[in-house]
Amino acid sequence: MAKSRSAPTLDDVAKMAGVSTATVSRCLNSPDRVVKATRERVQSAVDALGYTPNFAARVMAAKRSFTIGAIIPTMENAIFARGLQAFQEELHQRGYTLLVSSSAYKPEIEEEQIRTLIARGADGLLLIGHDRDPEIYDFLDQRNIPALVAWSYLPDSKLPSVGFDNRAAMFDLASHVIGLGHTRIGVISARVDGNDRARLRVQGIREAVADRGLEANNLTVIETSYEIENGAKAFSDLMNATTPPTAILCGNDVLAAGALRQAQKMGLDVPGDVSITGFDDIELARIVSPALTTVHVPHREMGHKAALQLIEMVENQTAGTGEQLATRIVNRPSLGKPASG
Amino acid sequence: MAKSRSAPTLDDVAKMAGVSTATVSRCLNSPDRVVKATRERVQSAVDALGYTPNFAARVMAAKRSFTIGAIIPTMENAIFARGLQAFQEELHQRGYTLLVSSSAYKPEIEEEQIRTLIARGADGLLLIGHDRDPEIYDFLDQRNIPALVAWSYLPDSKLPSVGFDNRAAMFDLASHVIGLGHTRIGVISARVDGNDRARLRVQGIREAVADRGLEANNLTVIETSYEIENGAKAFSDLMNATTPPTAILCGNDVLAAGALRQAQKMGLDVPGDVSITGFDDIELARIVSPALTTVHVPHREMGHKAALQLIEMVENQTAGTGEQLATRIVNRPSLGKPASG
DNA sequence: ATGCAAAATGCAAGCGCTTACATATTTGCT
DNA sequence: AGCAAATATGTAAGCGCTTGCATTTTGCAT
Repeated sequence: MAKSRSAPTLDDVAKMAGVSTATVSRCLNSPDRVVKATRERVQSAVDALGYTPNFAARVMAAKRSFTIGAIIPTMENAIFARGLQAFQEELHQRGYTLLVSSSAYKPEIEEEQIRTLIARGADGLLLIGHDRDPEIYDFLDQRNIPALVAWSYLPDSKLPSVGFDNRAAMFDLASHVIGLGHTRIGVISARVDGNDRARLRVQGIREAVADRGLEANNLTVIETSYEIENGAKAFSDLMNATTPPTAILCGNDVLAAGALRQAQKMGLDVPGDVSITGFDDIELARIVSPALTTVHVPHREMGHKAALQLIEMVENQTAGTGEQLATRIVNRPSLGKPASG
Repeated sequence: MAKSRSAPTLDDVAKMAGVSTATVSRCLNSPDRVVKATRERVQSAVDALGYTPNFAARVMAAKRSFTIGAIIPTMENAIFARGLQAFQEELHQRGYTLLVSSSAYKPEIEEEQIRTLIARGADGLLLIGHDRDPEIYDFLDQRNIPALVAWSYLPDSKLPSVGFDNRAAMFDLASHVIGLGHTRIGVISARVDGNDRARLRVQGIREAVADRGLEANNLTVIETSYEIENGAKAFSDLMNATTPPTAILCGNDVLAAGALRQAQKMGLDVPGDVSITGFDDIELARIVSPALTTVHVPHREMGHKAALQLIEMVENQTAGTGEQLATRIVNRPSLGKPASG
């Protein structure tokens, strides 16, 4: 085993460069406040020693951590992974580090994670969606931690948000589907409890149904959790009804992919026998056949803008204005007119 | 804007409970060293104040961070996301937090991230693959930071590893393909530079080709980067050769999905006209049609075991033994016998 | 009651860094 | 050349916690 030399400290650098620790610190943090000759001397000491600042000490002294925390439901879902990747890239660009944790869609875990991230000195927090215990907002407020919500834009929420209008996006898609002549609609949604994105999407569908003058009983909604298999199961339940739907709107692409696979297994033609739509427009939507009609969400743009906005909130103590991003319907072969019979 | 009360400290708790900070600290960290009555008094002060320990201070004083760092090529790839999720779950279970960053497959970024994570006090590091600048190993050694490699098992490497034998796995698959009668093999690999997983997989194919007595010129290898579109492009290059391959082995499922899509676009039947195989066995492999023959990798198990092993290394100062995980070939319709003509 | 070991608690010194504030050096004028 | 203003650097006080050691309290056998 190697001899464990402990890491060089600011003090070591200062001694080697023949200056005070204050000067070394300044060299590192605001180089323009130090004259060139000194700066170079310090720099070579840093290089010679292989010095890396101790982060905890810096956080403690500066009361800033240059860390942003993000709590997402799960990393396994491509949509979060992608948005987070963009978020992280932008953060890194601006000198921040990302601390991620996932809540597995469980409110109590999310709350615990929030506390943990704050204890770790996160300068700001990225949260997904608006549904959560109000006391969390009080806590954030009291600790004065800037937080931003992504994946769901709501104009008058506790926290500013960068995202899109889940309700309107789904309203538009459902209206489009109904406009094609579909009258019996099935919905495979993610669990709506504690998930405003899912809830608003379903709501958008209900509103479109009402808006187009369809009876509410032409709509069947199944809630299930995020997994391909569950999409398949829900699909078969829906299609085994006495009067099966002619179009099935899924809460996301993954559920839609499950539905599609089940349709093939059941020997049903899509969209000949039944149309299927997704939501998110992840790669999957283009790969399955027939490719999925879905709602395109600008995940990377969202991650990117969320980072910029959150940094702005952190650095300038501003409240954050939020930003609504546009989504658009992507038409692909999985959606067609209902069979004339 | 809310009044920004700053967080309560250990001192506040101590005062409220009428004990010393040392006692409060002990209540939190080794409750059995404190008598019950005191412990309860302290606990109620903690609750009343909503006290959360300041992490940076704790790290600094204890020289332990209960943080594990992981540097993965990208979060956008489902295989890393999934393994990492399992890794994180296990870590969380054992009281550790995960610090993730992604290197975008760039060695210099990975190196920077390693330094950053260490500066942040990571108690241990999870790295992907074995290919990296030797000086990084020296650095890790010198700083005495336990590190573990995942996604690639090598018995005699600098760092212990939890993973599978990429070469053998691909050797087996290629042997199986050749055994089916294929004689002209195309390979779509990820970039092998700095990526031992990709390199070893290609090597496994070469060895199988030699082993089965095929001429090396029956093998065409294309290297490209990880994206569906690139898989599609490589596929069309491969098939436009004068004597196109009858089977195409892809370095991962994503490239295979791209190849498959391109096959459809070119009107080629899979596996009738050409067989395609993947690697990883992510969801995608089951969803595309025809479903992909691929190599199943136990990503979650890997993440899980890596966490256990790394924690063991951190807590007991042991060297880590590594563990080889088994992969298996999953036969699905994308692979068939070559056309008899 | 008394004495003693063991258990519980307190004291106080850091951990490595940032940053007011104080001091020293340089610069630009007259 | 001499002085004030501006610039560069040094001094030292924390930041909130852990922990070795000192001290007090407790439990128990005598």
